[in-house]
Amino acid sequence: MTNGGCSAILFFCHSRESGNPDCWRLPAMRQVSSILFKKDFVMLKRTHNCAQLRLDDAGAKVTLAGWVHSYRDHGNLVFIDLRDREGLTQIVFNPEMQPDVHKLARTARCEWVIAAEGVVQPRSEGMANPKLATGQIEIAAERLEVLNRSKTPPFEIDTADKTGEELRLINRYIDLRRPEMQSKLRTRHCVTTLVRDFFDKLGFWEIETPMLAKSTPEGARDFLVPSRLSKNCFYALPQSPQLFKQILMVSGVDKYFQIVRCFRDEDPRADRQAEFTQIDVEMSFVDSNDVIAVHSRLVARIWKQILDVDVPLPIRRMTYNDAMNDYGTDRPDLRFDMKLKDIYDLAKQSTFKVFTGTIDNGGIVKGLCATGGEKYSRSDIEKTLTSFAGDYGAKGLAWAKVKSEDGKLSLLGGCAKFFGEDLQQQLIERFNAKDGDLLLFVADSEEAANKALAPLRCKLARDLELYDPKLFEFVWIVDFPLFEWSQGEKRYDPLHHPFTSPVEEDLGKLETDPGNICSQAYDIVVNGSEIGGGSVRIHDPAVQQKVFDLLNISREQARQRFGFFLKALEYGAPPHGGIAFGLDRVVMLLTGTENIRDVIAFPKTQRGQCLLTDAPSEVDAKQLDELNLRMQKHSHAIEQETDEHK
RNA sequence: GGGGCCGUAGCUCAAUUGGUUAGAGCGUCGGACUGUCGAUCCGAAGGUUGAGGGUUCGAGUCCCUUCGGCCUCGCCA
Repeated sequence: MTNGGCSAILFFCHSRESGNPDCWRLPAMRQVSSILFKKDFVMLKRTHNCAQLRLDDAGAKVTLAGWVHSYRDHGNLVFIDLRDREGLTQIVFNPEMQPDVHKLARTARCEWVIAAEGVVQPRSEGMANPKLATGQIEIAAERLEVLNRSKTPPFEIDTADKTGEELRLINRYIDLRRPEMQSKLRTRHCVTTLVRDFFDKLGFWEIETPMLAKSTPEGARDFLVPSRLSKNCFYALPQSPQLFKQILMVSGVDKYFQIVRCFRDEDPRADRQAEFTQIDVEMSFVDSNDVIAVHSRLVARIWKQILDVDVPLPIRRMTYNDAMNDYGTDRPDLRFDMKLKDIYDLAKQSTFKVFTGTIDNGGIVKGLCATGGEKYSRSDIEKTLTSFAGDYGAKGLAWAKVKSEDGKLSLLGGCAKFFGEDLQQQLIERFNAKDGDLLLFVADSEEAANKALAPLRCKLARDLELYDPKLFEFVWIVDFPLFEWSQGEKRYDPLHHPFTSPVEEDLGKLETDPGNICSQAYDIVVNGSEIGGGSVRIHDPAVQQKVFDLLNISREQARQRFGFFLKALEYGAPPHGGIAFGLDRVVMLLTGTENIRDVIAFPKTQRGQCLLTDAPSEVDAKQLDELNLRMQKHSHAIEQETDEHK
């Protein structure tokens, strides 16, 4: 069938079925189409993309296909900027050359899909467009084919960066046409391709692990999938392939990787989706240095190839304790200094009851020196900054400004009056404070003080522009504790996960001093964002059993949940370790976006909905029946029902 | 589960202490135009102010409920 006939049929169906007035508004188009459809057009085959042609191509006959990005109709000349994923090329339609083609071009509208054949011609003096890679040339159209028309898009492609995200998600196919979004999709593709190549060259095998997996109630909430064949039983979607990849090591796979979807049914955030992708890796016969070395190279390769940024190797390391003491977090942003300082000893001597009272109750006083923080007014500090710290649990924020008087630094305002001359000088010295700085303190438990000061430090640095936002500062955080004591649950919790190995010299402490065991875990952090983490695993079933004991997982529970895994360890498990990177976060950093939805083609909202497809949705009673499931009445409905009974 | 911000034309926004017929730019549609590239010029259409209720002579504006989006605390081994 000729394309003309095909287009005509599509046109007809479209108009009839939609009933939308938009479809009936184009008498000119119909008239012209019917003329052209009489000609026996075959579909024009694309010869180049829309970013390819240059002055050197002048004189060539080419065919381009794509979307009408914009059109400029001068009555005589018509210009169409044709867009595909590679770029834009201007096509010019001249009525003196091909009257019919020109006439058809006048009917084209934004986002129509067209193919045009013509001759590449240089643009004459002063008419080149320096904003376009192809701006030196244009296509003088000789043939034009409308491959498909488009309704007026719900938002303009050019200004979509200002359009509400909700609308962009509903019409994701339009949104993804935008060059910004295509560039992010491309970057993501480049990263995954590079990762596969990197691991392949090193002898890693990519192996898929099940999506329908066993639920393990530890950690995040599982997404559950009811089983039809096993009534009343459920699969869980994997939170990570952790145990499978370890079992692959027992299987002798030696080096495994996978770019794998993971699921955690927790509330999303700007940098978190319930469904996300990991670069998952496991290696046999390695120690933590081996894993760190390989993945330092991977990270350096990615940053070099995608951004042309050199990551100097080796990437520096920092112990967990140093990170917590100096930055209040295990994922410090090292683009700026501004370390936190404990001022317990000085605060104790002050006359400030908030400080001395906290210390008497076993707390600490910790603070930081905001370089150039004098630009914050008293009200900024006591309202904005204090409420910011309050969001992270701080009960208050004490402050003092650093001022130079007669060449001598002293503290002014806020809590300065509670510190004598000598104490003030010691404070200034401890923070190495300068004229115009602002000291901020939190008095609380060490944990609470860190929790508030760490985000405050980042906010201040951002506000005060203390770093180059284009910079990347990588760091490996090492020497994590194996456990942390959970006050609420009155038991030890694994800081990483329960399969992380202690350092060998601390094995004895499993019996005597579990709180002070150092693990063989490592996290890689960039600019305050944790992009990956892993550990050397326990490969001795006896040690693994001991860890379960300490985590208050009974033998019976351990057998039920992890029995298959403990059994595997008994059949010759090699020493092994691995890591997982958050692909989404890596791509966020590479593309400079703060929004994880921007690096996922079809993301979900904060309520876990896909606005494009409207998932999740209700299902048929029959489907539930087959799964042996019944809906519970919503509390809402129950209340209403009771009301009606009254 | 808690806190905050937001919802007005297809899009982005405006609308004085609650006061006439809810405006503008872009887009759309029609017309004009020989080189534009955010084309230009002329004209037109386009609104259940997210939804529901209340207060009031009068509600986009105030109150309550609800729906949706974003940010965030908790949560995320």
